[in-house]
Amino acid sequence: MPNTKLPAYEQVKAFVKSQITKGVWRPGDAVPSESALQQRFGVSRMTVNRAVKELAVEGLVTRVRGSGTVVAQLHGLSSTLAVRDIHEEVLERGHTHTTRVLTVECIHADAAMAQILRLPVRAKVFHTVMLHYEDGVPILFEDRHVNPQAAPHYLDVDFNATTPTRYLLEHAPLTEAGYTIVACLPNSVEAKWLRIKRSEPCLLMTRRTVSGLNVASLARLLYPGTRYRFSGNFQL
Amino acid sequence: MPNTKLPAYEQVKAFVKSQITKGVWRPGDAVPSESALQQRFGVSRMTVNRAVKELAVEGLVTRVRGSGTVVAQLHGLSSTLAVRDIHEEVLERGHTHTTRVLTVECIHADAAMAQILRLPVRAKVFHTVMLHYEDGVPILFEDRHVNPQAAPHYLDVDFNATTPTRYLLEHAPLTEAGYTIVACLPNSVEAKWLRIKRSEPCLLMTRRTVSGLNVASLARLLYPGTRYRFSGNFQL
DNA sequence: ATAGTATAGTTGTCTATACAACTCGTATAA
DNA sequence: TTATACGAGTTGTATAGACAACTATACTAT
Repeated sequence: MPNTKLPAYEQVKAFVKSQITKGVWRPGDAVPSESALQQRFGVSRMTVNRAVKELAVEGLVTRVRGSGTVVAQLHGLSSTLAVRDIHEEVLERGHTHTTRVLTVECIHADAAMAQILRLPVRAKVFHTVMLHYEDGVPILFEDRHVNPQAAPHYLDVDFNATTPTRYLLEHAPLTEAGYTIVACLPNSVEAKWLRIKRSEPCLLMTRRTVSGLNVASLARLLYPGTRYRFSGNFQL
Repeated sequence: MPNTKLPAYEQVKAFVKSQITKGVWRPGDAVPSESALQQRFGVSRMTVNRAVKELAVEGLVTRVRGSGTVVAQLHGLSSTLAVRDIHEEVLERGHTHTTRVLTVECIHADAAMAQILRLPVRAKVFHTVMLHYEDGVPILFEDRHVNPQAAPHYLDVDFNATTPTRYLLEHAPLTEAGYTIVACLPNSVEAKWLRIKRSEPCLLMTRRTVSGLNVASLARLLYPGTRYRFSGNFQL
């Protein structure tokens, strides 16, 4: 029991939300104005304003100054896809997480990599390749390029003690990130390390992180299709 | 230029945010109390409260009543993956969207489907299979089961005029949804309709939508890996 | 030393009021 | 008919004040 005594603004939110989810107010319908709700619940306008404003943030209603509030068109719904440190993720499943570092080096950027990291061509770039295991089974082939300006001591890190994702999150304050997910087949090297056939489809997530003015890193994360899935859900 | 005159609460937000993204205040550090920020900016406490509260909603800070506000641990970051009607999506790219309906039928649910849709075994279930084309090229094989209780007239819909996703969003108020994304290979039927080889990897999104007390539909959406990708980004 | 008690500081909620900014329909003037 | 002006209604922002709920610390009595 939630204390049986919700704050006033939560009661207003719950009322509006129920009218929408029950289908009484349909997309495009007008929601009562703040002054109407104020009288109905006997609370101040600021309280009603808070309630409806939060519903707008959640995407349930659309507000237009001067015009009014309407139930939002649910033409799309967005769900959250968590982008997390694989170490914590595996531990949460109650399994053990181990890694195997394949490559730690400093290379010169080719044209494509230089452009992505916003560096001059042939600039120095850190490069690591490693495998992640869940209970001894390989689940992720990680190929990562890191901008030295964003994490100068990246190559000194002991990747048996911490993951690249975690180290970068802690040492390069994150300001922006983007990713794409595609389906593909592994090349022979990747297939060998992941212990799968070359014909087994994989999920490839390419993730780019930005820290301040620097593009901090570009990660290529390859997951065997049979051992990994992305999932998410949406409520309300 | 954003009018050069931001609201007061936005200025407070911008200040706190910049201290965090610049790394001046690091995760775990205390953020000045509301009264301190109030004096620094010469605004009322409610205004500061709004600013910091919104930052808490955005996940940048953590607030504890009685104790104070600290910079949040950015142990993970979540991005939004848009789940949208494919018709609008294709149009937004400036392309044409067409469909081809392969199957429209009413069947009896087997044990697995009955459990997913929370119906008795052998209950009637609507079943549609269709292809979506972008500029004439097949990009999506859609296999969908619909709960008749949630959308009794689903079989009467003209799917050349509207998509199943749109129809269901409009006729079964959405309260919950979940999805998973995996990589897989198409079977022979799917490969034929999508005009791809059986060895070409695909993205398979399985989406389940809930409307009120009913599980409204279970969709199996198969995208050719070379013609489709999921992407998203995160800022701040 | 330990347990309980006061106290200062912090965030959460709520009120009553005010003005600004905007929309939209209606009335008025050209 | 067309354009302009006005006004009622709505949301956005901001203030000053108040009390409640909670935390952490210092102090006190046992």
